[in-house]
Formats: sequence, C-alpha cells, structure tokens
Amino acid sequence: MQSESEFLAAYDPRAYPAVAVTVDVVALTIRDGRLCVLLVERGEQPLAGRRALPGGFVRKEETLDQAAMRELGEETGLRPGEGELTRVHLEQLRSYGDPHRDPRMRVFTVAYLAFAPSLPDPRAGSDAAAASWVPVDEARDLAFDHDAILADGLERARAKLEYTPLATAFAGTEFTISELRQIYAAVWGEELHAGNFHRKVLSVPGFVESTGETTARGGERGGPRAKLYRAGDARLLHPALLRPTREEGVR
Amino acid sequence: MQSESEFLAAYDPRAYPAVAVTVDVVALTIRDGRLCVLLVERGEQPLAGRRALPGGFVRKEETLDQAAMRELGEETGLRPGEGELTRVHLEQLRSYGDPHRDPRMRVFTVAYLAFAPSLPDPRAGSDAAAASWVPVDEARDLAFDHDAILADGLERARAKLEYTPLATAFAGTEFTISELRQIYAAVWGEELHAGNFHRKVLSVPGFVESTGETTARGGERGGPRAKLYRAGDARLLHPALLRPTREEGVR
DNA sequence: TCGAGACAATCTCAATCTGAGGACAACGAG
DNA sequence: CTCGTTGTCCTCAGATTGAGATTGTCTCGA
Repeated sequence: MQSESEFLAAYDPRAYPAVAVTVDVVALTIRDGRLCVLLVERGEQPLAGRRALPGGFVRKEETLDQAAMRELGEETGLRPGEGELTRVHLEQLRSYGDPHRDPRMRVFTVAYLAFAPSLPDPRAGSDAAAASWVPVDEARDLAFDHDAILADGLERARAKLEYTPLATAFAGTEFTISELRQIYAAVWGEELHAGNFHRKVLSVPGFVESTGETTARGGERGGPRAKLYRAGDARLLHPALLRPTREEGVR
Repeated sequence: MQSESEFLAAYDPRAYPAVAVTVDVVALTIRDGRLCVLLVERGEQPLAGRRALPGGFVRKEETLDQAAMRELGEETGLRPGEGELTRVHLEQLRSYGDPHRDPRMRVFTVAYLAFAPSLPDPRAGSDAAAASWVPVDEARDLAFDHDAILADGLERARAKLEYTPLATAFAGTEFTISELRQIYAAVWGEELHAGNFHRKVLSVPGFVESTGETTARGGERGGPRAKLYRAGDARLLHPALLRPTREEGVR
C-alpha cells in the first residue's frame, strides 16, 4: 500500500464531478415591530430579477462561518468586526443539496441564520444595490429553494427565543423589558401577557441585568419611565420561556 | 444581457475551484445500557487505519438525505426500506467546511445524526468489514474532525430527547416504561427518578400508547410484569422532559 | 416451600411555577 | 387638571415538579 504522502501527491481533485458550495444567509431584524428578512434582487443569471437570500460561493481559504459573515457584511454594507455587525448573532442553520436546486450545476448551500439589531437600510453602491429588509410575511417566491430555507430559518428563530437569550440580539445594547417583549411578540406573532413576561424575564438568571438607569421619558402615549437592562451572561435560559399557544404536541 | 438559457449553455462548471461534498453519519444506538456510535476503520488513504464516522461522497443524482441513508445502509449491512432500517431516525446535524479539514482537497461534509434500535453487529464482507458499535466514551482520536462532529451529535441527541419522542427510536416496536427510562439514562448519563419519569411519560399526550399487553415475565432479578407500550403519534413532547442536572444556565 | 430482595406502578406532599387578572403610580397629551 | 396609557408589582388558584413512601407481583436461592 502506498504511504499517505505518496497518495496525496498522486491525488487528482479534478477526477471528481464538479460541484460548488455556497452560503446563504437568513438575516432577521425587527423593524417597526415587524420581523424582517434581508433580501437581494438578483442582478445576474440565473434567475436575474428574482429576490433571493444574500449569499455566494465559499472562497478558497475561508471557513463556512467566515463566508457567511463576509456575505452578510457585503450586503448590509457593514464590515465584520465594526460597529453594529459585531453584535450580530450568526449561526449555521442547515444545508441544502438537492441535485437540481440550482440550474447551473450541483450546488450545495450551507444556510446561516443571523439575528441583527435594527440596522440602517443597506447602503447602495456595494454588491447590495438591491438589498432591502422585507417583512417576512411578504417574502415569497424567492429564487432557488430560498422559500424553504427562509421557512426553516424562521422556525429555528422562533424556537431559539424559547431557550436562549438571543432575543437580546435584536435589541440595542440597552433595552426595556417592554421592548424585549415586543421582540418576542414580533417573532412569535402573538401578544404576551406583560406582567407574566416581566416576572419571567427577571427570574431567569443571567438573561438580563439592570443598568440602574431608566428611559429619559415615558412611552409615546404616556406611562412611567421604564428601567433599562442589558443582555446578561447566560447562554441558555433556565427555565425556558415557552410559547403560549403551542399547538398541542404537533402530531 | 444574455438570456437565462444562453447563460446556462455557456456556463462552465470547471471554472470554479475543485471541491467535494461528503456525508458523515453519527449513528447512535444503545447496547447493554450504553450509548454507542457506529465507527469504521479506514481502509484507504488518507488516514488509513484510523477510526472514523461512516461516510462518503455524495453521488451525482442523490439528495443529501439519500446519501446519508445509503452510507448508513452500507455500513450496517442493512438496506434502506428493509426491516429495522425503516425504523431508524435520520436527521441532518450540521455541516463542516474548514479549508484543511481533509488533506486531499477542499471537502465539505454534511453530518447526519441517526438513532437506531439495537442492531446486530455490522456484517462483515461489505464495505463495513471494519465497522463496529463503540461506546461513545471510548470513541476518541477519530480521523479528520470527526471528534468534533461526534461531540456535536451527542449534544444534539441529548437535547432532542428532551422535547421529542425520539428516545422511542432506540427501543424496539414495543417497550416498557423502564426500558424507555434506561434509554434516557444512557443518553443523558444520569439516573432518573423512576416514579416521576413514569408519571411524566404517561402524562405527555401522544408520547406512548399502551398495547394492553405485559412482558411475559418480570425482570431478571424479580419484580412484576411491566406493561408494554409503543411509540405514540406525537412529534413534539409537551410539556418537555427536561434533564434534571442542567448546569445552571450555561454561562 | 418460603423468605428476601427486585421492581412496576401508584400515591403523597410540600415547594415551585404558571396563567390570568388587578393595583397603583408615573407619565404624555389635550 | 384630567384622562387614558403603560411599567412594575402583587395576588391567587390551578398545575407541575422533585423526593420519598407504599403496594403488590415476581424471581431467585436457601
């Protein structure tokens, strides 16, 4: 048997069928109390003109995580490691590899899920000339299999809010309990009992910590000044914050 | 601008750097009360002789799920759609794509997680001559980044037992509550309070349903005959069966 | 044959958690 | 000032949980 070094020297990568690997990002944020996803309008073939999730090929010396962060930065106009983008939560969602999901060739994509605080509109001039935040219930008929990827991302996001403190990734560095509750309401699509939510959030160790400050003024339509909090150091919520209307144990 | 059909006709897949995509399977089962993973001894370069997760290249006209099922079938000697293998639960875990995780070339792998009932030893003669079930705490120093993949798979499996009825995928078609409890104990690595477990399992709608039968005889060392159950139709457990010793909200 | 130990199934009980509603004071708008 | 809004906190009944005890059936070995 040949040695490992002999084997590697004789190895011809071109002997295998051509495939490509891309990353696609389901980037979510809350705007005006609605859950929105970042979409781009495709400027190139195939499927030029269709809306799609931001994404692109993984480069030669890049990890999957790096590729996803790069794509997100290119489309939002923000740079990784700079300002708001450092607060973005980015995690791998899952991969999609049906043989004909892309008409060009065999393209596998690794989808990522991002939670972003409210960001400015994507800046024009970059790759992202046609990028925009779209309410998730208006994001349909996307290119390739991106409808399915988005649906998977939303389901993951809804589940993650239950047992992780990631809702804070949608908020600014300081936020009120009410703002946090409105984030949950926007993602889950249902109202939450304010008193119980308040009690629950404060009782979960490490979820939020008080800044000692309050908002400068009350709400738009009255009410007292709210206390301000920042994200705590917990990575998991115990006990979890469960969605109220879980359809009875999905059959 | 060229049309989509013109674009596709002129498209040259070979213009992109060569990459490959594989699937690797973390197949778990319970043997003698211990959680075990299916490992193969690599017969080929690179890393010949090292133990690894079963896996291989995704073929031309195959989905990722099909590739994972095929690999699992080849290594266990069972055929998909036949006998026990139809009862195996298979789900995508996550993907790994560090640039140098495989010394040959850029290889992305999509890892799968499988839950299998107690299976016979993998049959010799197939690909799987060197396949075997290894207790997870003895599965170390695997090839490539398979140690990390296995760790991720175990964490996923432990979490899944909490909110899905997948523990039943480790059991036969009929099982007792005690057997189910021992599965939980093996996967979580800790004993559970028998009385509370019993109460909890029966109170979750759709988790298990009674067959009306009992075991033919009591336990090895005495005790009454246990009632037999089969898996119910729930896909999620509500409320969930939480692990007892969750280290306080992982920081 | 009989006693000891094993074990499935069920019950008890206190502590905790949950959902639903209410109290109250601080606030903005008119 | 007045009124409606809102953040925070409280109350209370019902459900759930963890820990332990009980009952009766079964196997095994003396």
